[in-house]
Amino acid sequence: MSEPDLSERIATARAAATIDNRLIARLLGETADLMEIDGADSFRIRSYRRASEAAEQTTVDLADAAKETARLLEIPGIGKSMAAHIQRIAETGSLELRDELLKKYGAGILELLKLPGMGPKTVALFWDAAQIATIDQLAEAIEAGRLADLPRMGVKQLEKLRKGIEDYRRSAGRFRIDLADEEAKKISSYLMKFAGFERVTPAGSLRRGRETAGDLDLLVTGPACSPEKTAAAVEYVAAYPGIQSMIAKGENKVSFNLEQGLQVDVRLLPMASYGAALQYFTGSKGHNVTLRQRALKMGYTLSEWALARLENGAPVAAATEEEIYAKLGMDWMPAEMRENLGEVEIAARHELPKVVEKSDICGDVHMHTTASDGRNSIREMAEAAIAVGYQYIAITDHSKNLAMTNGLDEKRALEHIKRIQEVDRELEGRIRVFTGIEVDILADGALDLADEVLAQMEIVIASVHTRFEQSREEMTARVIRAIENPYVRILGHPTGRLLLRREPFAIDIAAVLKRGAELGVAMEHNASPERLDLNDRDLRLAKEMGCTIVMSSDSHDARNLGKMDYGVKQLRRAWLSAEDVLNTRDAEKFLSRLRKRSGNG
DNA sequence: GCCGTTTTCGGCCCGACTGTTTTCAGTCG
Repeated sequence: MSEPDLSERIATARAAATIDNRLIARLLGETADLMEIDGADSFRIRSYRRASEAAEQTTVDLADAAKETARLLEIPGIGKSMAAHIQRIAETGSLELRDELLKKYGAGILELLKLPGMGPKTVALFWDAAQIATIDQLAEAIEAGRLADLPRMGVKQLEKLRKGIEDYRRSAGRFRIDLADEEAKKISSYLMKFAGFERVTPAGSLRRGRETAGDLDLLVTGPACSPEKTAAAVEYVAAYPGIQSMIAKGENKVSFNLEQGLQVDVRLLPMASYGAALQYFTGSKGHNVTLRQRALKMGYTLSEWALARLENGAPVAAATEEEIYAKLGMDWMPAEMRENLGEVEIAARHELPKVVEKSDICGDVHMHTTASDGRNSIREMAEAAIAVGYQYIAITDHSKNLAMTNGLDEKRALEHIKRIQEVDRELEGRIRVFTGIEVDILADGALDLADEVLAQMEIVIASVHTRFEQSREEMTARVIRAIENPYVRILGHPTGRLLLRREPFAIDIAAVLKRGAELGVAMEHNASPERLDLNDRDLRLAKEMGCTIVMSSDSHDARNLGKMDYGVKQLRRAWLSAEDVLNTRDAEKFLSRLRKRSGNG
């Protein structure tokens, strides 16, 4: 191929990959944060925030719509000024107001907002009093005792911030898996535009379905990856538009950092050793060590290039993972199981469990509608569920304690179940729609709706929503009291991780599980694992305790129904089969299993 | 800064919880 041809293709691919709705949403959202710190008019701030949410949720491609102002104005929350801002972002990739404020306060100020208990008012207070603009400066000021005289800064408050910084620093350096996943998809789609690439596969923690990833490994193969012929391919990879800084550019590996600091390693591999490389870079480390020991005992040596004979180095398997595992006398196993938890021995005995697949899940019993804070009607949620192949759903809007979500009081809850029943009748034969509610657990463990109302619901989910500073023991007691209510069928957000996020306050999940509650594994509405309630360790514990595991989505938007990939990966990491998950059963079996509990009182 | 079959001006989801403030401000969902 000729040189101009290549640079032309690179230019086209770059343009397609630059401005997307997420970037626009992020810039508008950050502007709102900065305006809050700056003390701007709260209603003006809210409109930036609304515009940011609109950008996140709309199906319209904003960069494209920016060519016609009228198309932007059709989106609710976007007026004349916001339309102009979006057009500027589409043209220049930045927003003046945000740039100005960042210049005034420094880029580190936004990070301060990520600390628990730090809102815009407190950030502004610290800035005014001590010019604190970064987490490091805050940590230093706390240690030096320079903040103790400030209003509202007592011993407890400062200790909380100190602890928050500690936790934040501990988690830094790893990235949430959905972020890594999203970047992997963007880079893959860029790479697949290159004629000499045939396959791009993410390896490492992303492929194993962990909650976080330290870096991103992408394995690429195709004719352009043949040894000593990779020059053009390497140039193409190095021209990826998201690259913030280049770390290394060799003959078959390109390493770089993305804007958020995530390191990406793209490896170009000949097709002949693709399987060996995939196996090697998927890991985990422990799994690979065990596997190599096994290979040695059998007279082989295993590397990222091939499984080869020890005596003469002749390769016996390299192109696919399946043949490598087969030569080692084992069954192939899903990447999620490769954590060195005995899977090598079990695979050698051909006794691996058949882990659950996403397609086994046939119902979803946690979702919201416009009655509270969802974006779609009951009917729309049901239609969307039919479209993804579900046999049943439950409509579980919020209860009154969550005023901000327009939560239902007793009267509205009862009216709502009538409407759910109507939709259930309308769609008879196509899907079952259960009545339900997600009740809030109050600080003392009581529920915020009366038992007479709960008694009329098919699915009652009890969830902790309100913020609290209760100790681990208090939290655990609170949840246990709630699930002792005979009408509660499912414990929503069982570990409270979505609210607490901080280990010291986490509930004693083992103690809760011991009470035998039916546990819902709730995925957040935006299909993000940030609020994934149970990880593989919790799930193993749940199974040991004999709990019933329910997979649900907590969808607030019909478009998110069926997006359970991260949750299913956790189930697979816990070696759970379809039998271990309740909503792989049909509607009747599902409901009767949950009913048993209330029957026992 | 957005929005409007009651308004082109005057509204804009609101309640629980915590810590420190003797009466409430800030954060969170």
